[in-house]
Amino acid sequence: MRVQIDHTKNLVKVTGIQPFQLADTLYSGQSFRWKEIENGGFAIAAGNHQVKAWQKGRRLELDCSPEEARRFWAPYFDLKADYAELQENLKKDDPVMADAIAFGGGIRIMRQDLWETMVMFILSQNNNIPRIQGCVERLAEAGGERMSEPGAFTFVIPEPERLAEFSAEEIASVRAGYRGKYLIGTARRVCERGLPETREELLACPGIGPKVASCIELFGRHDLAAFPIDVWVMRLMNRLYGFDERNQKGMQAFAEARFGEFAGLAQQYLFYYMRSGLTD
DNA sequence: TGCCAGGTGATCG
DNA sequence: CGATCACATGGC
Repeated sequence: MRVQIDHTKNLVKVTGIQPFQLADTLYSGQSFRWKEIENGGFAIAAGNHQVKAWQKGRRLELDCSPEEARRFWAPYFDLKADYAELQENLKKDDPVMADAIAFGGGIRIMRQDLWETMVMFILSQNNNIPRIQGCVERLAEAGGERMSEPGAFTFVIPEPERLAEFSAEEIASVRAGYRGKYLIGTARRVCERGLPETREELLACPGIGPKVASCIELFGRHDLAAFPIDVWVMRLMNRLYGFDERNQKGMQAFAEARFGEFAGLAQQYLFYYMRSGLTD
């Protein structure tokens, strides 16, 4: 089935996208720039783009032009990829994964901007999702450019050049706690050396350790092999696959051996399934 | 009040 | 290396 984009009135209707669940994709913690709006919809911001989106059954409705839907949002939600086929391979001989996909098989890995992903996941460490979202919005308000089109979001996440020059007052207004100095330190490093191109360069940024680096690889460069291990994944690997909770090396090796180049997609299904509480 | 939140960095042995 | 602890902020 091919992705099809039709235009009626002020709405773009995207069909041929299954399996896709907008809500599960957003709730799965890949991006922190979205909010719930009327009629079960979502407002979503990415770079200097924003859209309102509703899912009606197997159809996705967007309040943007067909050009914007085709050029930006369909690729952003990775709608072209055949997730059904990926899922068949992941589920093979793995009943745990089959359950996770039965629960959250509509999740797709969004194609997010590298710099914005770095910022969001530096903020994510030892933090909770509502507060991460609040920090991202305050950061945009403190130093971001105005969005070129008005909407639910007014400001873009600041570029590294701007963030590198944040005053003490500006970074304090973000209320990011000790993560504020990581943001500025990473921005300065990016200004001097360019965006990180390897895992090593990611890990050299202040505030980016193994877990955040993996999230950035997975969500910010769409490297589906990256397998972030956080407290939920450790809990899951312990309960569902029998690993010792501290044996991260073993978990990494297991994920690579079993899920290979799509380990990160497997991680998202497992993470979302575990977070749902269904596994208790 | 005290604990927890999609961890990291510094500092031990 | 592997374990331990501080780190800002806010919600429950």
